[in-house]
Amino acid sequence: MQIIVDNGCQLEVKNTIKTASDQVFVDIRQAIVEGDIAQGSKISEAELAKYHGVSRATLREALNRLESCHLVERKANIGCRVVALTPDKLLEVYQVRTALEGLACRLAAENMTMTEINEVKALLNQHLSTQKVKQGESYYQEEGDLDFHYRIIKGSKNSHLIHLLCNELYQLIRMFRVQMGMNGPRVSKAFDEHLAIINAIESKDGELAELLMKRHIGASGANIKSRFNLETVPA
Amino acid sequence: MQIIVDNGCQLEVKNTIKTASDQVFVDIRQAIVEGDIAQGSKISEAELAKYHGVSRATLREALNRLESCHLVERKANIGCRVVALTPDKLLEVYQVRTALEGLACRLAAENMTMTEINEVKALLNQHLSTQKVKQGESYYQEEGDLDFHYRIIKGSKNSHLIHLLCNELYQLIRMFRVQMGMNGPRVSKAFDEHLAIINAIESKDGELAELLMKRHIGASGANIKSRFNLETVPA
DNA sequence: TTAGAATTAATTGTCGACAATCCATTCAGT
DNA sequence: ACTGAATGGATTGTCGACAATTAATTCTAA
Repeated sequence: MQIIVDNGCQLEVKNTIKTASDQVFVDIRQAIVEGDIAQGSKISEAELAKYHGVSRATLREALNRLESCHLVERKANIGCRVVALTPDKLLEVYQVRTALEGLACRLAAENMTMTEINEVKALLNQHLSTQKVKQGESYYQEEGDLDFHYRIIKGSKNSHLIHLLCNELYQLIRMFRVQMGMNGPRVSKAFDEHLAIINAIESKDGELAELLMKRHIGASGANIKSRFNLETVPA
Repeated sequence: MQIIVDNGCQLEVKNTIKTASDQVFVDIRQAIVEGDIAQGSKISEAELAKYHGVSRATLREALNRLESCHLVERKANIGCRVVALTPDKLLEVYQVRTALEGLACRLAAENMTMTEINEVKALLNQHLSTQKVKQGESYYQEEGDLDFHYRIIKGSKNSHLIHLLCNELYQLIRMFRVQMGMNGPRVSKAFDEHLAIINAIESKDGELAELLMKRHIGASGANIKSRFNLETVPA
């Protein structure tokens, strides 16, 4: 476990799927993140259970976990709705993310081993070459960016923080990025920012690393937000 | 809803308890926080369900929520254990808490209304008088401290942050405080720190407010940690 | 006696049915 | 026609039983 895998759809700390509700959870999560289940839509337990070929008890188990990732919201006796991505919510989530990943980055500067640092550097070089080959193709950058952030987060060695970011917040962030159609205009800038961050970490300069990461995420959030306004304002 | 209530045992954003699993969740949570169920002990679903007079399905629902608060840890086909409070875990949680409440405090400086600020001030004055009356009695300070922090957090107006801190992290922090037997040596200092924080907020000085809150929490964490070492080191 | 395989006991995961609650429609009264 | 109560339909919450997995015990073989 604790292996970073690129399964083509979501990059995550691999929790071996052992139970049926695990599978249903992952499936529905992907459907929500990728927009196959519309934002704000109500989830019918009976319907979804039937669709996934499991009992309602199993499906409810999955819904509970989805609620833990903040992808759905439940109300007693009323039901379960997919979260709705509003500009306000984007701001809220990015404020939290900035604080947490900033912390993670500072801790990473203290706790990452030279081996791990070199791996991230190699990863960045790999991104650079891949990016040159497939210009405009946003997919690899999308995955690559997540991969970079994952490694920094894990480098913090704070298991509570890792769990919070990787298991409880990142799918929501992915949902924003995927459904806003985040692709490549920022790729080159993001690459340089990644480089500056890992250099600060290598220098054990936690303060600088934290600052750079916060700016990096802030820029990324502003980038998404601009699209938000582009699509919602024109009335 | 969204009413701060002092029910004598736990101060929380009151989620009206409507379902049976709600009640069981709250009951078990209290039992864990207060140490009636030992740290690290295994939870038998059948046994607990019988004890609380509900079905296993209902109890499992409650366990899921406890997992969301990081009070228990589940493994597929193996079971559910109460979280164990180690010095490492304390450090991890307080690092996260510091970052998040620091953010909350900065946002509170931007978003709290004058009415809310005055309410907090009144609260502090009330704490001061209460403290004088019942010196050494830590209970009110314990609750009062939580109340203060709750109001600052809510003052951030960031609902995601509020949920994260109040519903997913605070019971774990309470568990540390209660089971470490945190009582009064720090009360007077804490009061002064609270005062400085609300003053910074009133001045709309978010940067200062964040700094002061981070120090305040850091001092509180160090305080708990010293007890930890006192009780764990002697071998 | 000990290591390992096979069997048994206990615990968790899953299922289908029933009870309780909520939502929409209908109906009555003003 | 409009407000509000009442009724019916649909959805969620809860239950007890069964299936699958894990942990413990027994048994066998070296």
